[in-house]
Amino acid sequence: MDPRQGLRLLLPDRSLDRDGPGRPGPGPRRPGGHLHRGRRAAPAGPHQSADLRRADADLLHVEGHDAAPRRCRAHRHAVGRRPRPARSAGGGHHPGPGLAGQQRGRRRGRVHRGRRPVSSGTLPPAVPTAPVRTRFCPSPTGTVHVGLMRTALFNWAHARHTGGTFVFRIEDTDAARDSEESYLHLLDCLRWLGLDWDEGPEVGGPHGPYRQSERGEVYADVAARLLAAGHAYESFSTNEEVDARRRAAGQDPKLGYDNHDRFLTDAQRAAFRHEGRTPVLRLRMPDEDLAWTDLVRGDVRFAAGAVPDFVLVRGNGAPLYPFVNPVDDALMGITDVLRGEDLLPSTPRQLALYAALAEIGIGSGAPRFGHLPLVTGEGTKKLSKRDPQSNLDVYRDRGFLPEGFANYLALLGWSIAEDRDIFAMAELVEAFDVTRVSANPARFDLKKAEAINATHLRALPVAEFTAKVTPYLAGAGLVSEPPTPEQQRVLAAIAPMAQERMIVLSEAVGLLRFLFVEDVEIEPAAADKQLSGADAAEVLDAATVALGELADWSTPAIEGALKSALVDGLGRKPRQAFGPVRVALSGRTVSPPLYESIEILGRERTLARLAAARAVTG
RNA sequence: GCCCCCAUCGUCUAGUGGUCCAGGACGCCGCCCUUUCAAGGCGGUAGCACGGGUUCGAACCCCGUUGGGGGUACCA
Repeated sequence: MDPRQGLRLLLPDRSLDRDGPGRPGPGPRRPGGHLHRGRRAAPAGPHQSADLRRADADLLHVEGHDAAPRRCRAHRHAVGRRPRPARSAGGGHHPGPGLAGQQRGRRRGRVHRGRRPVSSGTLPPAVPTAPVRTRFCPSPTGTVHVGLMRTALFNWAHARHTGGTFVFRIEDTDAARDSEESYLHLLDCLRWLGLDWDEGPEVGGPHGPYRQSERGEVYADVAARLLAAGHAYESFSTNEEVDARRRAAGQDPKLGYDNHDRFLTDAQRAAFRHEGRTPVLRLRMPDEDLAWTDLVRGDVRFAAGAVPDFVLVRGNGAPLYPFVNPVDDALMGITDVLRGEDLLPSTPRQLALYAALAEIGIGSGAPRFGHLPLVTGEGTKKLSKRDPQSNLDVYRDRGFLPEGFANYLALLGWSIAEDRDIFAMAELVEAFDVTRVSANPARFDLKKAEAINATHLRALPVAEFTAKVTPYLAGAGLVSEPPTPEQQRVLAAIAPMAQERMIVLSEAVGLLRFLFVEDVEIEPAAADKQLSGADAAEVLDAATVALGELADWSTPAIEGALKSALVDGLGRKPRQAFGPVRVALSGRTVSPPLYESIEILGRERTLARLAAARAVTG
């Protein structure tokens, strides 16, 4: 391993210089990383001694718990977190290597003191190394869930913050539900949010392919080796049989599979086959507690025997998620798994699998886990994929800014500081610390998301705002693409005023339509409110006269003329004076500032609309 | 049922034994500004689930209760 690698980690994270908001660059490249990767390279040829592997694993897990620049903070956590001893009894241990400190009952993982020394003569000094490798591994089924993107964002931020690597992998093992369209959409969404990946689809990398549908041989090979090594076994029981056995034993059938087929004889297996049965492959769960120190939850423990042997491969040979996910993580050298809390109960199974894999020479044991809080909807329940509010497209289409939406997403379980919640992607990267992620479920609050986005929208340079708004106007047929010089002029004039009264980009269509059409359509409600009655007619007539005579068509002159005609001349309160005019010109009760709008609109259209509105008043 | 996770304003959170009669943000309410709507400024409303314990001292540590949630597939 390259000693410079350790040095690198002591230096400030350079990625910030390059990763401006919204345009993050590729992750930092470390010369040492390749070396490291190379040694743990797939497909798991046991071309290194078990000792070396084990030592490597220790290094990964003991030293990898933190990167040097964050030592102080991590230390603070280590001392400060409330101790939380495991709930269940039993002295079991972690199946994989790297459990130093696990029994110490620290909350928030990071245990640095009292680490056991790395005792290997063949490895470099014990400088914190093992660069973080996180991954995002969605399955391309249907819409993209905002909670899913929060998970992606946190994995990305964790990798970027630590100068690690962000891997993108597609878990398309369910042919019935996956689609190419969803796959492409996923890539698009990730890019839209500003999350770039260092390895994965369309980017490549040393551990490819990154789509599980293309990795069938890998899984078949691993499954065969697990079977040969005795970690997995063929199971012929049907659900009905398991059920019946549970009932016969006076147990709740909901307990699930009973490990009945663990020790079938060759003859029994042959007999089942003869019946025409095809076996599933199950992992033999260890007879020990399964525990880990969760990056966001502290110690979590499942009692031995609580988790039955689970299915790795279907009867038809198709590998299942609980199998392929850890296999790929191991093969791809993933060090940190940040995922939703809904997956927490499956962690013991994964732990057992990682251990079995390590024993047959694949990977180096379990990664660190951090289980992120669930994102809930209106009530207290997990935001359903069926709920329209969960669909990222809804927010994209409405014209949320990527940086605004990412900002809000980051707030779902994390906070940057005590008195601040507006920040850019680069600031998120700089400050993100996964151990400071909250364990509480987080409600998706549209109002707050909008408020955050509005702040980002207002902060945009006007030119950028204009450029972002233009496609929405073009999409509504209000301007051509690109806008004509005249449209450009109008846009430039109105943009600053539009910018500060919008929440999302799509609102520009309704707000600015009146400036880009010949005749305005007056909203019925607006007409009811402002154009009914003789008063409105009087106001419109006076405005028509005042503006018709106006020599200098400028905002100040328009203001002067209107005020003297309506407020002074008619004695109207400003509210009553300008309401009908506003509706006549914009068709709505809400518009950009009136005088400026009139100037932009021009004399001809202004007078025509006053006349049209006058006709409506009757 | 069983296993696991969680518990501070309506919502998201800060809080790591004294500096907290608990801070920020969104929302809501009021005022100012004002040609509408916003924006902006100022102010206000509202919370440590409960019971024990440890301690000189508990939002914070421990135990329990209650409540909420997740999981419990040959889905992912």
